[in-house]
Amino acid sequence: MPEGHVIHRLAGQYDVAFAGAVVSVTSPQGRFADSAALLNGRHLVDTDAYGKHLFLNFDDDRAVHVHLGLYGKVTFDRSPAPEPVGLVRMRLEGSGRYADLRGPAACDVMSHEQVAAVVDRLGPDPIRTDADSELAWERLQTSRSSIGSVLMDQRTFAGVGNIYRAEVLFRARVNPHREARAVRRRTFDAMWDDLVTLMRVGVRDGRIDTVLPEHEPEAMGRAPRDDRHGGEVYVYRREGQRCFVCGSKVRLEDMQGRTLYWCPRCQRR
DNA sequence: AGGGCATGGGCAT
DNA sequence: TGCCCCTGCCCTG
Repeated sequence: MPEGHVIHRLAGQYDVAFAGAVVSVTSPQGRFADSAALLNGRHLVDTDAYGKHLFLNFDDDRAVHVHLGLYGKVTFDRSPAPEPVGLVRMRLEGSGRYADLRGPAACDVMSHEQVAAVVDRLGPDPIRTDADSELAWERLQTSRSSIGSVLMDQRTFAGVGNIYRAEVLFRARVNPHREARAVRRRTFDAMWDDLVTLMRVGVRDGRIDTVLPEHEPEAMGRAPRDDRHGGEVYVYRREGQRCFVCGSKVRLEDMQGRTLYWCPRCQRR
């Protein structure tokens, strides 16, 4: 489930497990072998998360930059680490624990200057306390795209993915096709505040929950769902099912190559 | 066994 | 706007 909340959670887990420790770094799969050899036995100082990018900061101006993409996963467990199962790109081990990274879109070593360049390309991240939402608002003003597209643009909202995009639009009752620059300030503020709340809850719980108490399964006489992404949501992957609020059928469509879910009645133009 | 699909994004065109 | 990459799971046959 790699939207921003997962990355921030991982940063915390890597930090708890390894910060301040000397760690062994290996690449059982081999694709990160040269870099692993470079870092092996060094000190992991701390970690950072910005949008969907994770940084493991080692001493001597070296950081591991990880982007999970669609499939990347990390598992943590106590040492001793067993023989790697599947394709493990990077294994860290130290302080009685190990962490295996599988399937990332990116895993490479960077200088802090290179890290800064990556971060510079990102918009404000609602999970970070140093985020400046004004920068996202300014981007909306100069955009020619729909609000549905802009919410997925990492230069505008870092860390927002397809689930938070769909859910925050639904909760604000905003039609995904509305021009981004036509969104009112009050509506933008409400969506930003909602992202801050929802994504931080996501970091805390390790899942995405967006449904208000009055619409929860128990309140509605429905059975709780157990979907692949873990949480309870209004529209994401609920195409063809009834909207919890108005009873209309949730719609699915392709928006610039990504699947968009929305309620045509609650989110009228 | 094999195809399609997924919470993402970089690159060529 | 497509095409491609990362991997695993679920569906079909």
